[in-house]
Amino acid sequence: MEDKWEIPRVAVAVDLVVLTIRAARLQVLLVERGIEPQVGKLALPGGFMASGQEDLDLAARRELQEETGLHAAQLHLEQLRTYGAPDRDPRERVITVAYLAVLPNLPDPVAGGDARNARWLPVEDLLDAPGQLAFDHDRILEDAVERARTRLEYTTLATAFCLPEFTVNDLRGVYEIVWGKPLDPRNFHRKVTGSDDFLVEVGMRTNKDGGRPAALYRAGAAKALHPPILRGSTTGRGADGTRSRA
Amino acid sequence: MEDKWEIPRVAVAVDLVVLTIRAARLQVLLVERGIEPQVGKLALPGGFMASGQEDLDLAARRELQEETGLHAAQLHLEQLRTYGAPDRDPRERVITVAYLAVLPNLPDPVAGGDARNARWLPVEDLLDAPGQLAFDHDRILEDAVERARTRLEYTTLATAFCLPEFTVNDLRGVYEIVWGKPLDPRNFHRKVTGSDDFLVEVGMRTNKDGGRPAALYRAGAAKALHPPILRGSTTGRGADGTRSRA
DNA sequence: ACAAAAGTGTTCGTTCTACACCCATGC
DNA sequence: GCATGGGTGTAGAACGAACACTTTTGT
Repeated sequence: MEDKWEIPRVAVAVDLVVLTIRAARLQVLLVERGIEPQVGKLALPGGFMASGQEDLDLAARRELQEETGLHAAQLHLEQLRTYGAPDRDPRERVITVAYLAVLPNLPDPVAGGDARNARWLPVEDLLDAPGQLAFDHDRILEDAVERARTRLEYTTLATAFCLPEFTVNDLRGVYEIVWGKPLDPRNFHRKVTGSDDFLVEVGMRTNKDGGRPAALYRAGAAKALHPPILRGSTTGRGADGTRSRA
Repeated sequence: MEDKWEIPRVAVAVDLVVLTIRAARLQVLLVERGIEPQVGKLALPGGFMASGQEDLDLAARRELQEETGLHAAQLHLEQLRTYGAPDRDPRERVITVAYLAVLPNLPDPVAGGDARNARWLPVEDLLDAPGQLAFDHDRILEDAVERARTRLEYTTLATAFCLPEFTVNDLRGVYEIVWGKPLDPRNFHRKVTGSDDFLVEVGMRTNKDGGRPAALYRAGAAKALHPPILRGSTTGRGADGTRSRA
């Protein structure tokens, strides 16, 4: 290591990719930039590390709260990776630590704080037509979505998209929407209910989806899934399934 | 985002977990600290970002070169994660971006640069008895080893531990040593030779291991493995296998 | 001839897939 | 009754683990 006096200090930012499912689509929380550079452009919520004594994860939680009015309760938050290309911010050298956050579809949580201009946009629209986001946020979003997709395979992340109580149908919806492909409802049901500590039955039923009432579940204690639920699974609803009769 | 004038600037370091296999053990490259704090303690090689215009990945490559005399040629290097606990360096706020590097067992590469005091130590010894490393490097090492272990399952990382030409036996050695458990040689052979673009036969044979000469391979173009080679695989050499006759 | 390692074949059990089929409810 | 979704059963395919067996070298 070099001597301390020569060390360049740089600004460290924290950016958040906040994902949820609204209107049956995977959506990401974006803000309209209010200051230069790139005023008016859409960007991931985030900001610079506040004090010199703030932990990175804490900074991420604080930014989320400040910019979106969302509280930390029951929120999945994990570090994604750090982006440090020298020219990623035209002002000066900025290194950003990106986080992935996952929320259930709350009624309309984006209200308090600096959230005046925060909005949800479908991920698909942004990835299909890059260039809408400021800085390298297209790239960060892409990495985050890919991370979320693999996390569904190997961890219980899917429950973070759900309200505290949910049905197997809700959970399958998460997988189908995030992966963008249909799954066999029957095999899916067996897999998730058979996976140890993934789901715990709450004892009640709901008929919100019509048909026979479905059991309600909460997220269990398991964080990892063994065996995993792989994307290469069931191609879709079979001939027996109802929807393919079109 | 806040205004630029209030932003605290912090020192950004890059630390490297350089892994290789020597003497049939997974070993990590460490340096003895020459300056305060924690002089004399072992630490991961690394240092502060040099100029304000250096890409993170480049900084990692430069540090590796400077501290160990290793060249970038044929080296696996990937970002691990960023560690930002406020008290991780007693001097001041330091954020470190950790990288995982994997090398083949070169004759004795640690020579040039500031490498006077660089040395290889078995990972197992360090993880079994924590506290030997400076700062939070125990934790970083642990994360890096876990990352390497899962990378073997889903990617072709294992070839990065091998010299340019290697046998299936060499490759199996990598898996057995990194995972710390024996694998069935016959099933392993079938798996890796059957995986598309994982290995390309070089056309020559070697008898360095005795017995029937083994085919030599180079790393193929594939980066990901489908299907993966899972750790939950074969428990070990069966009754028919030669080694279990003890 | 024998040991030792490379490499192939085969069997058996588990898991995944694609369905058929029954269950419980609203209309 | 009939439509709708919830949930179980099951046959066949695919895959992995275990291991017998053949091949090719060195001594």
